[in-house]
Amino acid sequence: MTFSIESAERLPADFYCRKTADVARALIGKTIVHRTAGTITGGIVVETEAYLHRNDPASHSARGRTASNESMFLRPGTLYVYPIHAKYCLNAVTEEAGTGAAVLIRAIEPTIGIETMCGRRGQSDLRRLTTGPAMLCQALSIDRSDDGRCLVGDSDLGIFLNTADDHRRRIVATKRIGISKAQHRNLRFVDMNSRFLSRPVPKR
DNA sequence: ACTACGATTACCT
DNA sequence: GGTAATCGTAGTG
Repeated sequence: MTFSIESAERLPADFYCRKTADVARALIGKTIVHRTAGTITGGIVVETEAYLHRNDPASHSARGRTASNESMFLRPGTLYVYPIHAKYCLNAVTEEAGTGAAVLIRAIEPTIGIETMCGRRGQSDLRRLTTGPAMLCQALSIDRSDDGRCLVGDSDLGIFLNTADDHRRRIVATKRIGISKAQHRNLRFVDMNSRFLSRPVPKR
């Protein structure tokens, strides 16, 4: 698959300046890419979760601004990368600067630079390449050193419109994965027809 | 300084 | 299905 960061249509800052759940839903079907040393890797977003600023004890911002969640409070379109269990997960900041809300990208369908991503992951099975928030960070070579980068203006990193099939996707909201607080809320969004989800859609 | 824990993953039965 | 590995945070003393 060929992809050009320079000619693709990048999601603008306004895309992220909305209610976080709306951004999370709208990100399904978009393409996230990262270029390192001239090599592009990326894929189609198929699973996201919204983390809010108020009344959301599951959110990192719930107890206020600290040194480690600082970038979650920066401008919408900022990349927020946090460490968890000796791995990393990535978010796109939403709403407005100072709010402290973001969308976690939990799974992508690998489409760009698949061989490179397989090498980084030590994994040739596409179903186990980018089907989890820490897996996709490793595949895209994103870690804490990338925290605070700008998805809107960075020449090597961004999220882009998919030309063709956005409108054909069936998007479902389910409960978020792996949290111990606020478990009842339907703030996880998945492309229900994707084979690349971190976990299947619950039965009902 | 010490402890508990987590928006996870890989590997096991 | 279950659970151990792993390490940066945050809370406590």
